[in-house]
Amino acid sequence: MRHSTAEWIERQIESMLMDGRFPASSRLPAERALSVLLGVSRSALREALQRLAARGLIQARQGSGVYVTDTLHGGSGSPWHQLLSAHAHLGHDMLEFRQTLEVAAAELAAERATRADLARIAALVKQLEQARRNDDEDAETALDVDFHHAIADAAHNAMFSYLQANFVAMHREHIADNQAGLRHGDARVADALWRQHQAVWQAIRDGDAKQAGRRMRAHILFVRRRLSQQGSGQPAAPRPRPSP
Amino acid sequence: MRHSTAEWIERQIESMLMDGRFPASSRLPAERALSVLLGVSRSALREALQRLAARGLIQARQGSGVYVTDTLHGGSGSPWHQLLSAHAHLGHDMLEFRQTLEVAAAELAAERATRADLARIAALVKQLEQARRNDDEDAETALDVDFHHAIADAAHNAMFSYLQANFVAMHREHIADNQAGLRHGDARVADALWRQHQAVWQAIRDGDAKQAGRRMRAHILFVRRRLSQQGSGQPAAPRPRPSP
DNA sequence: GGGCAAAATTGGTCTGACCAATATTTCCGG
DNA sequence: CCGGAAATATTGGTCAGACCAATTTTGCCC
Repeated sequence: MRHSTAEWIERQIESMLMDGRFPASSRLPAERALSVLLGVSRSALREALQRLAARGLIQARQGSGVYVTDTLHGGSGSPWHQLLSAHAHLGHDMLEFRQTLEVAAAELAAERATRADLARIAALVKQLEQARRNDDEDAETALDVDFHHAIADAAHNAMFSYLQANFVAMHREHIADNQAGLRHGDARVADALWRQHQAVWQAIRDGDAKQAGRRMRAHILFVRRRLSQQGSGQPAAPRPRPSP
Repeated sequence: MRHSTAEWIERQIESMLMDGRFPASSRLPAERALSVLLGVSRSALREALQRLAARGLIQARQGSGVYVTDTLHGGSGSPWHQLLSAHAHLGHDMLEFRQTLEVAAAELAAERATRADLARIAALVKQLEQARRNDDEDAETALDVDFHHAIADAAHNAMFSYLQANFVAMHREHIADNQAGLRHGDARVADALWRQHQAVWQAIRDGDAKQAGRRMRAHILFVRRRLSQQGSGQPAAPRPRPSP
């Protein structure tokens, strides 16, 4: 089956987007110029641009030009990127949602972890301890991610694993982009985080779901407070409650 | 920001696709006819069709016509549908995830509901009561959705509202597609659901977060068991737990 | 240097002509 | 009457040009 001219143009432009000539937010040449450059009619070019726009790769502004979105370069083709970018200004709400996720995962992990799960988490805790001893902040951060990931997997619920791998990990990156690391060279903070991880681990190992949930909640609250102190975004919005 | 004509047309056609007039594999009216029908130029119509084609909803064949793919009716037109279909075989895990969401939302709603939130939920509960009295199953189902939605909004967390509106609602539709309604003409089930809704509402009204969470958990568990009895999918997977 | 109006540039829509591919109808022969 | 081929009609695909709406740039004046 032969592809149409519009599809061919789509691919040409896509190549242009991918080879670095047009980074996110940059402006493509004008339609009239582009149609001459590619040797096609402006109509066919417009049709191709509509295709690219429908896929979120570009955005046209009348009187101004056609701009490259951050979709291709930022990978926001996935629903989680879209969700994240749509709510990036709601730092507190997202942290609260993450708390719900991670607390539930810890409770379920305490109930359901297999021997293999427990061995995996134990190994990570051991490595976290070693990294703490070495005051190796980068390793701690990476192992921190792995630790939470292992817990989500130990919950034996595909949704939690999926959300941890996609949403939570992405949100952590998003936060990291906007500030120094959580530990920020502060050994007291790093020590506190380590103790919290250990406490969560012990509750999971002991199969105590309530305790695991409580300790994970305390851990995430600590992180949330820590992030607030660092000015991670707007302060927590006042939470409404009427007098009964 | 005003939407372009092409985008407007896209939406019109999308509506046509969704309201059942054009099932998968059927042929849309010819471009010339459609442009007259919608009162637009053929160029603008073509641009809209290119958008729909780029999203996989339609496919044009020169000399033949424009055909509806199975993408929309298979539901994979939106990222959420993609996520849902990617996990549709994990019915139990998704229900468990939903439980986590809805329990957390109920707790937060109990803490945070404004007077307006409470009035909204109260009105819905009143309508639910009326629907129960009339044994109007369709109304009950619709109000059930609204009730849960109102609770998520009363949590005053944009993430919970968003997930309720997008993910949970879609999941309910997905389940509904595959089986008769939850109530299934069974007044005892409908009565039980009504009582559970009322219990959740009373805890929220009283500002009792723990009770709200507990009652919501009981409600969702009831629903999950009900769905399992109806053969909603694979039975709950055995959940691992090693001996310590 | 700042402000305002005019001109230029940009995307958006329309019209009509024509081309390429397919579907349908018509015609002819057995 | 049936089947096959040719002719015609219908369909999507592309082009060119005109004009409109929105934004940006330029030029002029104070």
